[in-house]
Amino acid sequence: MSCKHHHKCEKDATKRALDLCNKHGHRFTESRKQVFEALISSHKALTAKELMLLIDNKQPPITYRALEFLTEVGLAHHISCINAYIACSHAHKEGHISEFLICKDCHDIQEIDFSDDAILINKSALASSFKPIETNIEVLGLCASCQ
Amino acid sequence: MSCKHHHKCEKDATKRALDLCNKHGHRFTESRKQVFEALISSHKALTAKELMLLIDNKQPPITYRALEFLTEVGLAHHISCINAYIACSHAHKEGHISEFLICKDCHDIQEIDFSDDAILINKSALASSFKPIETNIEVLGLCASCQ
DNA sequence: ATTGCATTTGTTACAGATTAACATTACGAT
DNA sequence: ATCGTAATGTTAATCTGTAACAAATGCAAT
Repeated sequence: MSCKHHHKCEKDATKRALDLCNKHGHRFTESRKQVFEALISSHKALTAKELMLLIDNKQPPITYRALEFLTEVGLAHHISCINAYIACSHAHKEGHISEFLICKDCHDIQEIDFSDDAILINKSALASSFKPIETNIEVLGLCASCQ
Repeated sequence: MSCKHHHKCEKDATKRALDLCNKHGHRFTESRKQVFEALISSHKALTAKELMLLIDNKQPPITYRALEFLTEVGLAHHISCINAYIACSHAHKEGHISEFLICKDCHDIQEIDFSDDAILINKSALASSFKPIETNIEVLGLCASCQ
């Protein structure tokens, strides 16, 4: 089920990343690639600090800039309840909403498509003329192996 | 609809806070009271820094400890996508899930009960034997008056 | 090729957010 | 009264994130 340790999916993801960047008219530069691949191959959420150690980067702006970029083009997600980042290896349609199951111990993440049920999330918003920009569903808990 | 600027609801909330603390065997001490009342009367989400200014507190641990406490006993919620806190003025049943509509400009918050739809949030979790501890649904956007 | 422009990076230093650690005090139950 | 726990006071450290600006890179149009 999971694609852990499958090098193939990492390679596909990198290919996809390249395409996405081109589409946005931006470059998939070395530092961005490093951060993205660190995220992809870790198969879990990493904090900025963990990333800096992994790519041996002592200058915070490099990592933070890469993360900002990856998040903007949709190659990574920010998991705010643990302040960490996770690679996104699949395309999202417009109006897509994800649900994240986040293991608070090992930071393993499952990303689940919630789009079909999004109407429930937004019904109250619409009723009060609130205009949603970004929806985050984060479920913090324990994964099967950490229980 | 809203209870903005209604002193009554603040007083009720404080009363409720006292009861809740007693139930947990803890005290509703001065610093906790200060932080809680600052949150209640602001009617929006406040960052730790904003709170420190409001209660004129130059020593971070005091505010952070109060916030941790209030969050634990259910008197406040942490809104992680803007890293701010909001008072919770109503009781939550076991297994309760809230949805927060968060104005990214004024930090006004609407808390909406999502419990009835919670089954949708958890169905995927159950399927993968993930054990949820805390569920956050945060919808960042613009409130009616900030649009 | 060379110029010109936007993007990206390198680097330093700073600012903001949160917690560790430990001494001290206050409270409540016996 | 005293004992144990809960809560506070205080200092300082650590963690997190960003401002600012100079340098370099890549791309496009001439």
